Amino acid sequence: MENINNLLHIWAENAMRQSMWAFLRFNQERNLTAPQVNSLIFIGRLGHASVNDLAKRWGVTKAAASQIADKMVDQGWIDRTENPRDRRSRDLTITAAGQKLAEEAQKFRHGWIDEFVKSLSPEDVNAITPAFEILNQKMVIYNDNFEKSLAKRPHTCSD
Amino acid sequence: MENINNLLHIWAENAMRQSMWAFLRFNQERNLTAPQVNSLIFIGRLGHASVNDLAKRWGVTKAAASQIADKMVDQGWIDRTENPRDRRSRDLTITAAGQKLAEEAQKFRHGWIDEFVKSLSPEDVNAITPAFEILNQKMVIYNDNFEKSLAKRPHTCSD
DNA sequence: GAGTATAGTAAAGACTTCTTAACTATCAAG
DNA sequence: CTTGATAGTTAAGAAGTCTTTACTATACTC
Repeated sequence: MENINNLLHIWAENAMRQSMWAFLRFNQERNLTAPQVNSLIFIGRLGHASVNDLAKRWGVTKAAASQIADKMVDQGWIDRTENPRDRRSRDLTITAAGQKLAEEAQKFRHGWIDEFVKSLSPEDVNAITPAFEILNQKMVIYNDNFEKSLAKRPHTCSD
Repeated sequence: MENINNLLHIWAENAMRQSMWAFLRFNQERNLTAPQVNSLIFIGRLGHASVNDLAKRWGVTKAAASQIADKMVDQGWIDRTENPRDRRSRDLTITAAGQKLAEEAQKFRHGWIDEFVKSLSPEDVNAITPAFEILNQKMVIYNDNFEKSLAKRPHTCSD
């Protein structure tokens, strides 16, 4: 029985190859860029975010984040409104069109899964399903902690 | 028992979020770009590739692929030699430095896995390990077929 | 209220990547 | 050997992202 770390690394490497390829292809076909799509999915997941949140998430300056937000507003994927609680801040929220695009992007990114599952036998599926029920449960927790630690972390950029 | 497709989509979404973040961070820290690192890993995996292979893989023109290769040669990650079997073609091979960088990139990309595994109980690990032994076996086959189909596929770019 | 920190924007410029178009060199087939 | 296809390069220019610098507006704190 092989080490679970190794197994997961191998799995992740192969899965990433598939998802990354699909991600690039999707962006290419729709004339999108990685920062735009990543930010859109980020905002969609959180519901709303500030320019500063974007900057922290991607490790860029606020100026860069502001410019990305510009593009996304121009294209109608997000709304930028004043935050009534702190009028220096902007509230970035996803539009219906943006939500649709984000969902399409994610579906496309992992479309290979549906193809891959076809190559599994019913016995394989039975053996694998419980494992992912456990994994996903733990993963959701892990991811939440990750997001929280990112949000708290001091901003390394000069601005 | 939930549908395996759903479970895998959820897993992939969360895993991708982690790996993508690490990927971007790694590139940022080393002053690398996504096309460069992706191409490097691609060449490292195949052992060698032509400019045309790169172009087909990323869906760009040969001119673009040639320019990416330029950068990588400049930085010492790949060698570009004439292919003796077809002297129009160039053989792109990874250097020792390039190999090292590619391995570091991949390790960094999936570094979250080692942290995540710590959050699993020994019982979890026992339940999960056999599933990934099956999955990886199938995944390697799936991936090989994917690469082959990409290599064969007619080039959609004008050049 | 004055001084300081924070949120965001704007402008200028560097850098990558991509495309198109024009070109060279080589191969393959009649 | 000529004709046409293929592999790759070069140059020019467009677009996106990023940084730095300078700025405005708002909030916090003493």
